[in-house]
Amino acid sequence: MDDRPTEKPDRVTIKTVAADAGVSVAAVSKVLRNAYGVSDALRLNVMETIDRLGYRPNVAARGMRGRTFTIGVLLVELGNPFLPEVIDGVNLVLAPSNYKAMFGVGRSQQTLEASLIESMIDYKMDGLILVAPQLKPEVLSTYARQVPIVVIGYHHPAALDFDTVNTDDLRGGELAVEPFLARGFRDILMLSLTPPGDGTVGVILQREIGYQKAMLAAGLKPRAIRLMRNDDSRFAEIDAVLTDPNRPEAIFCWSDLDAVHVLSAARRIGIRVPEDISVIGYDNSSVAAMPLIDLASVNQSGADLGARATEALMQRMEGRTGPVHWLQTPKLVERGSLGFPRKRKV
Amino acid sequence: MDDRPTEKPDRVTIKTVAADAGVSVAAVSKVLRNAYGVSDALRLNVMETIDRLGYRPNVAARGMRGRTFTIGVLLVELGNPFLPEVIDGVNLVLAPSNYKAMFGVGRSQQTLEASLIESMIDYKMDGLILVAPQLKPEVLSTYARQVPIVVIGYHHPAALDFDTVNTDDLRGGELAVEPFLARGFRDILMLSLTPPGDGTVGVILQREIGYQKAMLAAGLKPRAIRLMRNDDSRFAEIDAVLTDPNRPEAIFCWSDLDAVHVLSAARRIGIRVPEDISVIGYDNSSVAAMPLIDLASVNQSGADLGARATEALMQRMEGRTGPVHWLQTPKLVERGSLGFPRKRKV
DNA sequence: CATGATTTGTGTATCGTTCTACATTTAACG
DNA sequence: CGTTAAATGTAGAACGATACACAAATCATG
Repeated sequence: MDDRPTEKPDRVTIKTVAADAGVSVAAVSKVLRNAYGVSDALRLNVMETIDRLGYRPNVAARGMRGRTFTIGVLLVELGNPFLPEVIDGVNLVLAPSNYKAMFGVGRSQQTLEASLIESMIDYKMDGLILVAPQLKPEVLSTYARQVPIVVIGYHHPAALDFDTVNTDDLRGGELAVEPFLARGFRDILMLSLTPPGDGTVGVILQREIGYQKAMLAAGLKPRAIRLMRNDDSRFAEIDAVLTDPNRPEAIFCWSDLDAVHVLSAARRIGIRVPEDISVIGYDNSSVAAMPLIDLASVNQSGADLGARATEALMQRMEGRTGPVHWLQTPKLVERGSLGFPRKRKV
Repeated sequence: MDDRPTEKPDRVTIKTVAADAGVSVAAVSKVLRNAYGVSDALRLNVMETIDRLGYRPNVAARGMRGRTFTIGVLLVELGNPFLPEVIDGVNLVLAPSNYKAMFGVGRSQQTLEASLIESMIDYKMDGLILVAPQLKPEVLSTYARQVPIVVIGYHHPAALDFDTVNTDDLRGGELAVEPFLARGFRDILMLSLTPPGDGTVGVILQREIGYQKAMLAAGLKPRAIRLMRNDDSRFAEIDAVLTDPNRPEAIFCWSDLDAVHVLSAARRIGIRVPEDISVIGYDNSSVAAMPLIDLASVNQSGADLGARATEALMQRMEGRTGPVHWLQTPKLVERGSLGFPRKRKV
């Protein structure tokens, strides 16, 4: 008669543990949070019981009053091979702690991005790392007042409410021009991207500025083309650049992602790299290093950025309030896509 | 005198909404869950208030009693370019619903994997999608009894407690052999991988079986080499295969990831593709399609797998209890890495 | 050994929802 | 109208932890 579904697989709660160990719920909670006022004997007793019963605290319940020991990482998209590195960096720093990371993927839409951040806040995550978000600084500040936030790939050194972790993208832009100059190139094009969202804080603009600065310093005229965001049209745009009779002898690409497209298009059209054209990318992602690609690139260590950001976030969660703005110097990695200019005809 | 920190930024809760709308808390909750017993007038009133106040339900609090409207997706690692596709598929199906996805990254360690699954359960996520997990079926079943689970890239058609979504990897293995045979190759090697964790359910073994089946059916002797898991050593192993005087004329790789390494190594050593050796990969990832790589590959649409898995999970969360096992047929994409055998000497 | 200070453990209000049980209002129908 | 059934709204007990306030036990000290 008593065969009702037995729905309750009797989950072990803090109450179970307390009863089993013969102590109060409050005592167990104290041990869990290693709060003040716990004797070694008590701690040992409770720990043993927890292990034996396989107790795991309910994060949702925790989130209602205290911390969840979880941080949220917001990624705008996953196409860029630079991101897995960042994630590795985050996980590496988190590993020895009892914090865990959850990732949200935003698909480059501002509304979705905001809604994911809000979700993470609603989830009572203890802190957030945002990678190259497209939201305005004011909006970020609003969120930052609700939860500790560290941003990667977002230049806003004046920010008070959140930390930023970046490579010096301006310097990176300069760095890309230097080897071209050293090899005698004068006709150097930058293939950039129309900045999505609030472009003023993005990494792309900084790279453009660095490129321009270096060109002007060398007495050359900067020439930048901004690809449209739309993925289909960009291939046609790249083709147009390469088939132009006035085609440059050297191209600096804002990202390896598009640099690879340039190499592909060149191959298709019949332009040789590096004999006919030299290319430098940005990110030094794994594809760039492949012998068949062999693309020179500006190296920003994603793992380092992820690790630094995580450390900064931990500090902030521990109570630091003043902002920290970390800037890391990029380095150029030379590869086979880098040649020499051909003799000028006249 | 009354300048205490004003800690409370008066977050809008369901109580605030209820008070402001002049109804009970229970009424608001009903509207939120669109439960039975709400008049149009009430719904309208409450909705309006929610919008005006910018109320967002606290997920943690929700998790204590009802659903969180969040699903967890567990990824084993992010190196494989096949995964972003899966994620896109998941997000696509989720977009029109009010569910959100959070991702965990497991770094190929069984303990970490289990601990992330437990975290997601502790977080009271409503359902889980696991991509190529390395845990044993029994372990998965245990978890599946606590929360709806759908698994991608995990062959276990007998599973009762969870759903599986796969491409037919056995067929995929056969598919890879066919074009080789059609072109007259007889000396076809499979470059496989030592299966991590419980290999019997993994995709790799299935591909191996398919390869062997096709070879035997053609009256040929299967020859498979299993790379070690360790990332550093595998390059040396690949080199060894290529420099072997007895080197095969055709190689089928378990994944584009390693197929690309083969192409790289070949280039480095001076072996021409496809003149000296032909290669087929698996996954048809974006790198394979790049003109500079031009790698033939077995195509399993990651986006489709992600979408199917999400749909199955939704059904399961709606109450379905019987298992569903979806199998999708892969297709071969021919590309430039596919040549013809050289004349035999002798 | 009385007294105060410190350490250790407990009772219980609280967080923001959901959801069952119930009270009230409205509709339906002969 | 009167009676019953259906629809609509409300009260209040969970959920599982945290953390504040306090009691009890232990330790120092003159």
